[in-house]
Amino acid sequence: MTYQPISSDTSIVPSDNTHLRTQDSSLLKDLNEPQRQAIEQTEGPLLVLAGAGTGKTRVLTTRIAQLILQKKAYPGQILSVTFTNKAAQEMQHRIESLLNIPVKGWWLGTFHSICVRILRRHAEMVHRTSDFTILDMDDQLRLIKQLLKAEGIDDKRTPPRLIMHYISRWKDKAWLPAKVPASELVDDKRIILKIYQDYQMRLQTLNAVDFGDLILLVLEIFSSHPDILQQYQQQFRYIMVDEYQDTNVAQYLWLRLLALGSNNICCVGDDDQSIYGWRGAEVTNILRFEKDFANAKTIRLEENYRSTPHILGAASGLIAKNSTRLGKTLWTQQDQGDKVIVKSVWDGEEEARYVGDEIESCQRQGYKLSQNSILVRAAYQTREFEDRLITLGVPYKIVGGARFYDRAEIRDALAYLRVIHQPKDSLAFERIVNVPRRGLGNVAMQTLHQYSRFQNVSLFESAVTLIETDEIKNAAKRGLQAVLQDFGRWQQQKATLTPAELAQVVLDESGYTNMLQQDKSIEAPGRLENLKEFINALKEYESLDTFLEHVSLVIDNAKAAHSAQDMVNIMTLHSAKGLEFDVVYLVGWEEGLFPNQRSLDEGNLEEERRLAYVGITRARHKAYICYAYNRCTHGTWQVGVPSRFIEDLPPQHIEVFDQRQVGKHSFGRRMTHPSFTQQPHPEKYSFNREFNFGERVFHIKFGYGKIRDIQGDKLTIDFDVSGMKHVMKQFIKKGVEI
DNA sequence: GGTGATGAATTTTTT
DNA sequence: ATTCATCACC
Repeated sequence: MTYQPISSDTSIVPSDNTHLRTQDSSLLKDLNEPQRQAIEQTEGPLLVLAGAGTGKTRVLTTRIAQLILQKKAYPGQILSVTFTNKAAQEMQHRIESLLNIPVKGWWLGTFHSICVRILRRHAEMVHRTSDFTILDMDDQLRLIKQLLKAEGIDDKRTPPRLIMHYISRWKDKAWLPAKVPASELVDDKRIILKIYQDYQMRLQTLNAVDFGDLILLVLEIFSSHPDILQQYQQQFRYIMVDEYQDTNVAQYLWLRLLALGSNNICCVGDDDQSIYGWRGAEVTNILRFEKDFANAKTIRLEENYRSTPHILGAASGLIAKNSTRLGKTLWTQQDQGDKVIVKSVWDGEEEARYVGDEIESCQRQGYKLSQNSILVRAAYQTREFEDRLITLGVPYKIVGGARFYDRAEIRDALAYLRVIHQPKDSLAFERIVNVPRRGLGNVAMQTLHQYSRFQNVSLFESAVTLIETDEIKNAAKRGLQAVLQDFGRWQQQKATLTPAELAQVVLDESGYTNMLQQDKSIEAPGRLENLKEFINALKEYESLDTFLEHVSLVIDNAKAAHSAQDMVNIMTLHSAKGLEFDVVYLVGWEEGLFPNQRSLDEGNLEEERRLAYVGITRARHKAYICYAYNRCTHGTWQVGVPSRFIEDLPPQHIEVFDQRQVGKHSFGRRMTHPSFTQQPHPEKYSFNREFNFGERVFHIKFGYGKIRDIQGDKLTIDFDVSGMKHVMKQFIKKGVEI
């Protein structure tokens, strides 16, 4: 078989490449020995176990640059996959500055963007056309709700979110409906599978795919068309994977298939930083790399360039408590630095005050605000810190969080553009067909849905057909007719207008702008502002197609960081992965919060501990760990027990400031504050969180009953009046009160 | 078909 | 506490 490049857009290295660099030696300058080995070991399977802050990205990018300079491969023959767009962009920039050539058209991107590229070429093999739509979670949920309705299934018993979750997890495992094992199908899972089947069929009709499909359908093509697989295997002489510990089964299978060609696969990752198991990532992929790939080599990057020895020591001691790990010993040449500060506080409010004070103190010591980061376990924890920083007048930003493109008005605008681009996109059509109001109510929508299901056509096509009949009446008919006409006109204009102009026309002519102008709620002006910004963002794009693809796959929240002001960062531990800060505040280290209740219930503490490890290793100079004795969550006060992770920290690397000399922990070696004279107010806090089998309890709606079963937070209660019910623990009170 | 009241849930998040 | 969804009512 002759080598056939699949890619027409492959960049070629100029034959005289002396001008684009830099000697080999300068590329490898300043690398430590394991780093150099990882770069020079180009042939065969290689696992690079890269601890936090050990120069992982540098190794990856230098390795790619080296392959090209040594003419081992053309850029088009190197496949480099990452998880996030941010990581992909970072790699692109660094390679560009290493080689001084643009990396446009290279096979460097996220799993999903690379799969889209492949899938668009072979879409017909999986019954799509190349302009298929990529659904996001909003669309998925909408679709699932429709299917439940069509099947007449109660969405209380099988909530759409739960179904979506299972579908995603099954896809992570590369299980299309036919492959879901029988052992999986207990309880309501049969119903979920039925919906999954409907869902897949519906996606085909809609010419759509979801995120999981991007990987799965490519896998499907590879396994049903060996010739195509072979082309890609031959093309990709070198494969590089970032954050390998985050791959799911489907991605693993995908990589395996491609790597069967050259066998040159280099996976970089850190088993200790695997924190995405809850969305399908399999740590086992990295744990068994050496078994999966024959003659695999493993190189450990253990010299840390980020943190002080005390911070590293605290982190290492903590992670050592995990049993399933490959094992690494991080070390650094840096000076000792400060010990990790472990600080107890009375409650969440004091915690926020303490952190605020320390931030100001660090600022006085010369640390930039942007070098301070508050890391929370759950997003809702950010509020107390925001309040405090506002009071102090300290600028801050929430990293991650709600994204621009998730806002309702932006999604509406997008939905209009999606329908213009792809009328079969029924989910987009459904979203905006009655926004602004056009007189279409439940009845009219039901009629459309029924016809669409029955005829297996899109909602748009159904609308076009039914408008000629008397199925839809009066106001609904007039409204629908008008909007169909509008869409016909906009589709014409798509050819002549830029995406930004088109969007402006659509928003104005559809009445959307007008609707917001009439809206006198406080949010309306902000929404109009957002739409302006949306139009502005659109100006960067030449065609609607490329824009829509970017929206679904590439656009990240980086946009929100437009203000260049020096600001404190607040974010979840998850979104902190891959980042580093001089000073890190790890807050809310209490049992039930961190580790959170769910992990405790499921006994999944190792991943939670890895999250703690990720948190500590973000810090360059200073790390603070806080826990509160009292915490108010969801409106109820609970007594806080210090996180078990605090006990995992080696005493020689921490300094404890605890108002209570809790003997069990070796706390209280040094006191900065006098002990609290305050005592908890028992009547103020709910101590009755624990229930026993057979106990008499009270529910605000169902009244009195007896506990028949207890499963974690879920209780089964036989109520006097309404019989057996499953109820969450927090809605239950001891039977004697009220 | 639109509006206000009532009830239930409530991690982590990228693509 | 707060948000989101549903349901009764206009």
